[in-house]
Amino acid sequence: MEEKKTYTKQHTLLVATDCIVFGFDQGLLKLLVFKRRIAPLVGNWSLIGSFVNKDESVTDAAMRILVQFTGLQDIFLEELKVYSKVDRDYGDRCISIAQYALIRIDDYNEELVEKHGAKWFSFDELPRLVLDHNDMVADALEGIRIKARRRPIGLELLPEKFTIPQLQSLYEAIYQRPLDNRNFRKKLLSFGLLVKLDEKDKTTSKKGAFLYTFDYDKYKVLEESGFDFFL
Amino acid sequence: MEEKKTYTKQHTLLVATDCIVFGFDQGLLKLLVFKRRIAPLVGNWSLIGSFVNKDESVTDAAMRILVQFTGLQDIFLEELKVYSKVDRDYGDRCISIAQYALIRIDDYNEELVEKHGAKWFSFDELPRLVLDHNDMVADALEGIRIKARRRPIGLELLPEKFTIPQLQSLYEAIYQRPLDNRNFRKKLLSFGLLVKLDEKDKTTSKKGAFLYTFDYDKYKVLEESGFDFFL
DNA sequence: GCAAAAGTGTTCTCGTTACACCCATGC
DNA sequence: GCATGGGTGTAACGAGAACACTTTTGC
Repeated sequence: MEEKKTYTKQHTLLVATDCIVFGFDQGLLKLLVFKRRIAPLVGNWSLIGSFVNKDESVTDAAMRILVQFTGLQDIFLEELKVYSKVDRDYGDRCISIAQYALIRIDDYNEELVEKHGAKWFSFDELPRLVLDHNDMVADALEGIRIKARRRPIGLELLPEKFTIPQLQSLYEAIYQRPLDNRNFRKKLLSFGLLVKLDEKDKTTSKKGAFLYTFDYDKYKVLEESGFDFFL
Repeated sequence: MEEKKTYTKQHTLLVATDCIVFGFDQGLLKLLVFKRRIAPLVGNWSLIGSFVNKDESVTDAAMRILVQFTGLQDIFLEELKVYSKVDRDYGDRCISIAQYALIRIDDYNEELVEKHGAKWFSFDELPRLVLDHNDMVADALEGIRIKARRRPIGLELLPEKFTIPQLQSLYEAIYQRPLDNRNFRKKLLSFGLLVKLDEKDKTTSKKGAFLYTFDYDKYKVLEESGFDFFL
């Protein structure tokens, strides 16, 4: 391994990344956590995380563990913030870059998740996590609320084909308040970014709800010109 | 020094923080940069930065160098994002946590600034900076624009007593577009967060403009209950 | 036929925008 | 007295909020 050592007299630190993995299922926002496998605190619930290796960026590290735990590639991932208090980790001085990931629960590889001792919890049943991970979760929820007001990140939590009532229920979960279905639908469709399909999803009602897809290409164009999504 | 070494087999990394230091003067947004003093790239323009030491948080490190360069305590500082591409630093593998700082130019200690070879540049005259620092600046500008829509961070760039035309001119600089003065004033005052003083600032006009202060206590209360500042 | 969720329009309110003139003062 | 920047009000418009009933279909 090449070692340039230009900045010789400087201290190096342990750098970790922890992922707040959001999912959405049955009208509830969920979080993926797992049982920690390294000392100290072995066996306690923890966010999914890893140390950052010499040859990878922080994003690389996060993607690596997300694939490991969920089997999914191309997950939506965004930086939340850095946790660097000197005494935040009982094990050793270590900073952690928290990132949140949004994944489509119906896609994830159940087997992998279970093999790693991971588990989905809904927010109100979330157990006590190790270190400052509960703070990270709280900050992440705040973060996606703010972000959701400007970008259609909610869609990352739904299958490619989704219904409008599904989407509404998701936003109700994110904002923790009921939304008027007529107004929601009106505003949503006014963007002209949803493509109505000829299929219906009949799993939640007898009548069935039409499925839609999101026109990402069209959105990209709007985004460039400073367009803000959503309420 | 205590060394717990719990996470033994892990790699450690160099961790730096770079500060995008904004000021506002003469209707122009400005940036404080300085001539780099360590190899490689000695003598090139660089953001103000430092490595993070073992016994300090990232914020501590930033505050340390801000005091050093400006002599100012209690500077507004907020994390921007982490730059961690493997090859981003020619010197050695090193991640940097970029933070933006907002300071009141009229307060800063000119002597200290000059002693460190630092200099204020306005945006359009900003030179090429080392490494990925120009990217950081661009991201920071985007960041304060978004933030300014929700929080009164602009005030951190003005003296404690300021006039409404000053504030307007600041927001025009941040958003890079002219604002209507009647509408600006109306909305601003509608929050009931400005306290009109009996003094006028006569430096910019013969008539003089009334000075105001911001009611931070009242704002704190509103902020708690989910209040959003500004356009 | 009835329960349960999907889908549909209109009105009202309030905030945003557009717009032009007088005021105070130093020179 | 005039040039310069500070300060003021109103009307038109559009987006957001409030609000209730019909449709479809499985059972």
